[in-house]
Amino acid sequence: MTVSSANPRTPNPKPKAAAARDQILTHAARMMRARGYADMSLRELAAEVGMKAGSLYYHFPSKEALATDVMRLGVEIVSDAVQAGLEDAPDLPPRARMARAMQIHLETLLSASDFSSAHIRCYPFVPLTVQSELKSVRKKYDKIWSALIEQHLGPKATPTDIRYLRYAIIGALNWSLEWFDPAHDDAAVYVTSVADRLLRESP
Amino acid sequence: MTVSSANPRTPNPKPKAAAARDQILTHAARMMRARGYADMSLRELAAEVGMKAGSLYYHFPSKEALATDVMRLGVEIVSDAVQAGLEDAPDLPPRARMARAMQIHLETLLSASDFSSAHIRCYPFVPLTVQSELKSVRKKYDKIWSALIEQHLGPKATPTDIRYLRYAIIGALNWSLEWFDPAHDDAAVYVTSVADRLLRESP
DNA sequence: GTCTATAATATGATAGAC
DNA sequence: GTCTATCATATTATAGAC
Repeated sequence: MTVSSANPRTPNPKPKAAAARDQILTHAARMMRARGYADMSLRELAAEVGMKAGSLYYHFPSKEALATDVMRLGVEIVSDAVQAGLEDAPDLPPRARMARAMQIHLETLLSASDFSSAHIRCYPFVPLTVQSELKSVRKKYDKIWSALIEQHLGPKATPTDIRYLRYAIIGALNWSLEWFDPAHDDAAVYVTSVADRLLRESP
Repeated sequence: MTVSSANPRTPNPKPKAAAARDQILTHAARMMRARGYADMSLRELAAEVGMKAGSLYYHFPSKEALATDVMRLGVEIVSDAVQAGLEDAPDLPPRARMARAMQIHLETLLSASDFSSAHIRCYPFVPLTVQSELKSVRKKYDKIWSALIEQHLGPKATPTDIRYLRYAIIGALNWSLEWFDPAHDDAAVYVTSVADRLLRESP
């Protein structure tokens, strides 16, 4: 699956443009993740995909627009994977649904890692216009989790209970980007250990 | 307390230089936190503290050295606070020591926030030379937590158990930088809710 | 679709006056 | 300690040829 086929905002693009666009997005994600938004150089990015800097502007109107698309994909890929994973197993009890969502979130994060990392790491530093454009996808993904947690905690849970558990889970999972090493770590083991602790019933 | 008085590497500095140095560090921390390392402009930074760009080089040999000092303070302030807090209460049982450490970590993070945020947010993007210089302070702080967790989990815990619980705790706490709003959130409430879940005995 | 050439501007760092 | 002036170099973005 190409990255632009995952983006419904680009219907029926000409094949060659689509392929070049994908290449740009892929390399941009890698570069943003590694060096940050400000230090992503369009000259270097163009060189990596075999073109000159000016040619990028045929595919994206600005650096901000390119970054927006990279970061939007970073959320959408994870969000869509989690949603699909939950729909594939509709009869699980709430706690198992949460564990499954955590598993998919972490695995998608660590495999589609450049896009998601770029989002998570760069969001605080990206121009306000970019942050604004990302607000709706971010909110959509938050709502998936809030709904899951509400089911899990039951009717006596306050909105703050729900928010705080969501932050703890997402924080514990996203922080893996700073330490996870595929050679030594196992995503399933980590997720199990976190889920065992964070999802147990209150005392 | 001035930031440079907290830095034992600068003994007996001339008062005027020390004051200017502190101002530079404080504003640099604010700017790095908000805009990232690459986008921190030395010209703007100098203007904020009322000098010209060239004058900064009397106090710091390079942008990298300045960033290193900001980020080092970011860890040291938290690390020293946690260590002191544990030494002040030597007789607490392991679980209470952990909860206390979490509390101090979060509160220090959220109050000395610019230095710590600059560290947490910018570390992935900072030049390798800067990352190298920070490795020892980071390791020192990690060891405090590993020791605490080893006591808490008991002798049957593997090194992986210890590492993963450390990552989950630090991740859940550090992520607060991205959502905590002093007007609506209470650090003590969040820390209690996280500690209640993450520190319970295994089933 | 991609190129060349360039505009307009910002950057970190240094040298030397004061 | 701070300033001025400057070097060398990077940046995003645009216009127009092909």
